[in-house]
Amino acid sequence: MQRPTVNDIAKEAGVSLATVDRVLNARPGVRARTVVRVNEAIERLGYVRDVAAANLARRRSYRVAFVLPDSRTSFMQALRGAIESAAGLAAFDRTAARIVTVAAFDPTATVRALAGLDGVDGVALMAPETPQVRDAIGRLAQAGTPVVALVSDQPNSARNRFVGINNLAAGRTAAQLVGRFARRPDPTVVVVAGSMMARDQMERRLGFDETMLRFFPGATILPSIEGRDDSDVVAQRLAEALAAHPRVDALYALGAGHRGLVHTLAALGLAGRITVVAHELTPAARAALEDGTIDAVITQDVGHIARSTLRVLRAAIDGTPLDPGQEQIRIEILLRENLPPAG
Amino acid sequence: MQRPTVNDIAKEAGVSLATVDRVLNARPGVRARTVVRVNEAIERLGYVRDVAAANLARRRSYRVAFVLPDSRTSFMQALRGAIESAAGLAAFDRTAARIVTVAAFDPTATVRALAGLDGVDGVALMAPETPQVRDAIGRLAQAGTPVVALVSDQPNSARNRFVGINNLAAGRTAAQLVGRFARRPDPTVVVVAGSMMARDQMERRLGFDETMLRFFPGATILPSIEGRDDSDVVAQRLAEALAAHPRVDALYALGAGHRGLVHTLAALGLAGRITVVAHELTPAARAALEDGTIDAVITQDVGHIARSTLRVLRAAIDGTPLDPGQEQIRIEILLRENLPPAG
DNA sequence: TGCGAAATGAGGGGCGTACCTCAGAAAAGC
DNA sequence: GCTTTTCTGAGGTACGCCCCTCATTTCGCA
Repeated sequence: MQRPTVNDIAKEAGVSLATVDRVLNARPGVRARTVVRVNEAIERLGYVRDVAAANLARRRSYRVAFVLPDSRTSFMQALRGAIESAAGLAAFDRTAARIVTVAAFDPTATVRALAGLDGVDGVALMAPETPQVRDAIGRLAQAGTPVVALVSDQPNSARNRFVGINNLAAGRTAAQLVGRFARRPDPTVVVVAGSMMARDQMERRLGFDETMLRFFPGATILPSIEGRDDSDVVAQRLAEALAAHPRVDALYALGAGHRGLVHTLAALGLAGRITVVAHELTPAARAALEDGTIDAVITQDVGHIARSTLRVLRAAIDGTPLDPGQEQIRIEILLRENLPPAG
Repeated sequence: MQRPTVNDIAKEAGVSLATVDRVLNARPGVRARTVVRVNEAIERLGYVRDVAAANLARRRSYRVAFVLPDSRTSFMQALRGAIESAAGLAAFDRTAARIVTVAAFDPTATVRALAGLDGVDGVALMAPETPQVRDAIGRLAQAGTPVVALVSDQPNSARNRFVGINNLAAGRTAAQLVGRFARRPDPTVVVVAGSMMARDQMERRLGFDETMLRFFPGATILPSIEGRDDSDVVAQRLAEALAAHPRVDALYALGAGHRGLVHTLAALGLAGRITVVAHELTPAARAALEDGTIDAVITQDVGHIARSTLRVLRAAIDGTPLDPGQEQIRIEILLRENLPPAG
């Protein structure tokens, strides 16, 4: 009992192959009555189109472009690496991915990059949300090119989908961890902000404040530090803040610059004595988690993001269904104990 | 600039199509020198075999069997559901999965089921570890049928791979959460054991004890409760234990029976007053997490397990490479704040 | 040097689908 | 009734690869 093919449908429906083909591919020139008969036959036989064969015949290939900021944080490096690796394996499925790098925080450059994409069937974009970018996404969508927003969402745009975590929820999770892990019931907390993707960090901050206020109303949250996602800046400003407030119990790092943070804590002899929750599993964060400087890391799996993006784009390109559970990017909480193996 | 095909390789290497084919499919009858030339051409052109076309021509389909215990815990139901759903989507990739149910804890029945599989290209097995089962796996492997162990490992067997989490690490993670979330520094802890898969629960217990001893040496761990993975049993024995030890601070549930646990805590007015860490995101656990009865859930994504198993088996069947990162099942920590959307 | 064996070339048929053309049949309009 | 339009059938070619057969060439070795 092999799976049925177009030929079986033709026989079952009592029509010719050509007609079945017309119905399957929604080509004109078939009476409504006949369409129904064919569809009934398809139903009866449980026919599922062989996508592989179809794509072969269509000689379709998927050309996908990733438009990413030229930021050099560990997270971005990891993301780029994950995309390259996922693209390497996707080559087996006739998918070719290209990475286009754009000056961070430069909407004009981003728009130019988006407009300059030629011969591309789908686009993944990580960029701050601005009106110009939103319009550029609209133009791509208009032209039938699906667009997914990566890591930082582009709401109110014509993007097909967002691949990334809910940063509001991530911030809430961080708050719960900070509040519960802190040694004192009414902790004093320092927030180290970054800047990179304005939107996601803002959302994390919002969620953090909300949950702190609700569950740990006795906590004191000091004015946040602008670390600019730069380890040196983080190191210096954090040192200043800790000098000014000797009784800090916890640290929440919602941006990049883990190396600077770790460095300052070690220098002040505070490693392991202050509760630290940070975002993204960078090499520095992993090491700090292992030696106890950082207590918990909240992260999104860049490998998952890369693979999910490719799947989502492919599905959008040829209208295949998706498994929603598979595309849900998790807000992962990592302690020293559940750290996945390196590499 | 299309991607190169076998014809391009033939031209580039200065050999015929037949020879390229022999090399690609490792068929005999090609001089070593020629093999090298062909491989160089492949390298030079960056050829990647079109797996879809290859499988089409081979008219290969993947018939996979899942051998599962007939246990009716929520976790098993979720796992079955995930497998069915993954199998539904895998139909597009000419993969047909079948679920074979076997009496739990019956090695003979398991062995019989494994031996009775006909016309199957790969097997996924979830069963307690026994010598008979190990031998049955060996026979399958001997016959060239890849086997993966699901959820509970079968070490020292000829299984191709284990798809599931490191339960030792999961137990350690639970200990860290219990120790840190408990309201008292030297908490009294009750462990609710199950029984289902002897091996994984034992490992969790080991990891839990190890980490409690190391990081929270002041903690008191009471004799564990044998819940038999049954809500009614859990409910009753837990009530007895809590009556006997009124000063319990934390609960670690490493098996099934969440409904019973929640019920007893509610009945005693202890919901939200005792720190509770449990395994697996069942509907009861989700609800308890949301209303604060359970503080943290440690879980493994059944959808991921199902999909990963199918990918691993397919890769084993036709020798395709795998993305190791993609097949790493995470030890997920879920709080109320980072609960993935239901469904 | 010649011989058998090994290596290679040439070609065909097929997998399940897409897409094209052209002739003929059925339906619609007058 | 007729013509005109709309449907339908038949058949071919192609996609990239697998697998088979049957010559023909090249090689290793006595």
